[in-house]
Amino acid sequence: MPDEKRPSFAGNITADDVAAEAGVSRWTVNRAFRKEASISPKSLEKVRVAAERLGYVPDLRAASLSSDRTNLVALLIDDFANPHKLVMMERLTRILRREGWDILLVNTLDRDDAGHALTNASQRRVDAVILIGIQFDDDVLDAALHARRFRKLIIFARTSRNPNTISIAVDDVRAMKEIANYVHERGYRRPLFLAGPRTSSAHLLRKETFVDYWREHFGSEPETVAVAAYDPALAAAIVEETLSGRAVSELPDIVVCENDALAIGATDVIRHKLKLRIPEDIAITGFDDVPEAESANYRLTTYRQPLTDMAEYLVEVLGSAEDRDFDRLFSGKLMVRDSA
Amino acid sequence: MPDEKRPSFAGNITADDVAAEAGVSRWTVNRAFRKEASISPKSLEKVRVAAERLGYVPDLRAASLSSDRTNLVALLIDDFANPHKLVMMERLTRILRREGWDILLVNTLDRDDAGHALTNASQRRVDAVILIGIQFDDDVLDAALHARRFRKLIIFARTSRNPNTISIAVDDVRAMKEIANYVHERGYRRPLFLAGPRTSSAHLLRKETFVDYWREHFGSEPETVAVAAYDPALAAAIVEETLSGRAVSELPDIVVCENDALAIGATDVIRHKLKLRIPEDIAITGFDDVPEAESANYRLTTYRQPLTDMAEYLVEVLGSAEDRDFDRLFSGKLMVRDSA
DNA sequence: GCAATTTTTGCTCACGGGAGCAAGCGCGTT
DNA sequence: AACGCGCTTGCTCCCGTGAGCAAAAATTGC
Repeated sequence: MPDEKRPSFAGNITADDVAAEAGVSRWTVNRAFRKEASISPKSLEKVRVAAERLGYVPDLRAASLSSDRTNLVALLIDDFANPHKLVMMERLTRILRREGWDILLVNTLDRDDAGHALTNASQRRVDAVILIGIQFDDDVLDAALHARRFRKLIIFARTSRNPNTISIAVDDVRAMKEIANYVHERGYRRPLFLAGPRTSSAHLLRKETFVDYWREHFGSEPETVAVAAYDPALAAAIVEETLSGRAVSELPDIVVCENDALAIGATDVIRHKLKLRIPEDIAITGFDDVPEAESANYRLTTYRQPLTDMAEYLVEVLGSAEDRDFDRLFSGKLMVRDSA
Repeated sequence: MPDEKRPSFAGNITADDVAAEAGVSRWTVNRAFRKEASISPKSLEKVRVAAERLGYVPDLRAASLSSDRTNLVALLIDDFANPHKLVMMERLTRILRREGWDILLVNTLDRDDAGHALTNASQRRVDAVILIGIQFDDDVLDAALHARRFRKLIIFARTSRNPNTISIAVDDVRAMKEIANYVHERGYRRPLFLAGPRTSSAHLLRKETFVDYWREHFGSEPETVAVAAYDPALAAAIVEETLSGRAVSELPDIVVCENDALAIGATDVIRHKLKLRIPEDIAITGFDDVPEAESANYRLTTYRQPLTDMAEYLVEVLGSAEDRDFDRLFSGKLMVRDSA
């Protein structure tokens, strides 16, 4: 039993224990685990050996209590039906962790729940809150900001007009103009715009931009339909309901989708329910460039958000102590594939 | 300026401030936020009003420091290319949060990183660690258990032979026997088993079960191929490499996939590269029942894991103070659709 | 070799709340 | 009116670390 002298649950090993083992003071032990602290090489080594033997790691709760920094950010998410969420989470968690940030993940069930989620995060004293959901409207944001519980409230991959909020997003207007222009130049003339749910804050300007473009260039209003969530299954149901039974001449020649989740649902229904070909009968465009978009099945023409750049800017913002306007728009890239 | 008397960042409002405002002692304020504490209705009301005015919420870091419970669990994940991960995360986060657990999300980059991820979690003094990744082999688990830093180490949706670990998973043997039996009875005779990466711990017994079944019933070894990750794109590449150029008589009549991620990749490549029909030319089965499996595009015959039941059992385990064997296997349901 | 620095170390106090104890209070009983 | 009981309340001590200061030790210059 080589482990006999070790306690059965090492969670309660403290710096004092290590100090006794190493023959130094408790504060020297703490310093050994703080990189900016000054400590002699041989104390450091003694502490390391003792800590290793006892299985000690510093308690970040206590550290944050006195330093007033938790190195923890809350990530509030909803809209789990959208496959792009998985990509965003992967990118954010990877880059945040690389830079030393831990993540508190909160699944925000609905609009009412958002307030609770924010309270929850504030009880953990997170250094910042990142919203990548859709159910955060102005009421919720105002409530959070009114309570002044967060140093930084960051809206990721979505713009916000709220001045106390930091928005890191792709330039929707520019991106959608590029898509609209592509659609135009490829000769499509009867577009259907498939939009997602409308939220009062955290706007996407995609639909407005596309409609404006079309009106400006053709003097006509394109048809638009809204889906209640970014869910391929819901999108499929709405598209089927909208298009089935129409004469060929009444069908759109392209479905411009607010994002890939909708585009995937639209593709499936057009192929398998309406029995039409893509892009020959109806073309499709998306937005986000989720992994599925590149698959042999979808070959979706879409717009890639520079998620890595955005996430890296995010950690830069998190690390900054200044109090300036951090809002920033990024440009992505139109990925032309076979669907349009 | 109605807010003038409020500080600009309310994170530092403490129970003392509320106590002064409410005219009670600090401990009465704390009690007002602890449900099992005894406090008179009128003190409670005074405290609530004062707390509301100041924007106070208790600091869980401090609370956990003295109570020795964080109400925080770490969720270690990798394998983000697998769409099933999104479903699991949604289910776990929703149910854990409903029961009062917060979640520390850690993206485990690779095998070497798993150790760091565990250390990280232990520094936050999480009450438990949940692994839903694939890159946790016995070395990593042994290291974590050896350090004895966690009260509970739970492997979710995957079995483990490690006795110090709690495994909450679907009964792979039973499930795969059901699939194999279905494949058999539907008359398929030339199966190709598409397997995922082999890990030393956190085993799936799917491939072994299928191979055993086939050997037992037909005396022959079915063909098997392994993919390095549960990634549809990788699966597509491997299937294409394996099957392209084969004579029709040499093609499998069904591809039995270890999970839906692989099945999706296989479907795409069979349809769009090999130009074959599903299920007429080659049938397909999956495992997990991801949302895509139900779409008009895939109509995938697959096995649904009872994720909600599993997650609810998980919170039961988390809440239990006993020290017994919590391992449990669940049974799911074969979802017969059009792909096989 | 000695004084002047510089680095290292130990210490006090603080972070914000929980456990548990003892005093205070209200109230019914004798 | 005195007593006993139970609920509230305030208090001391403690959780495990960081900031910042003063003492101690190591290093430098001459």
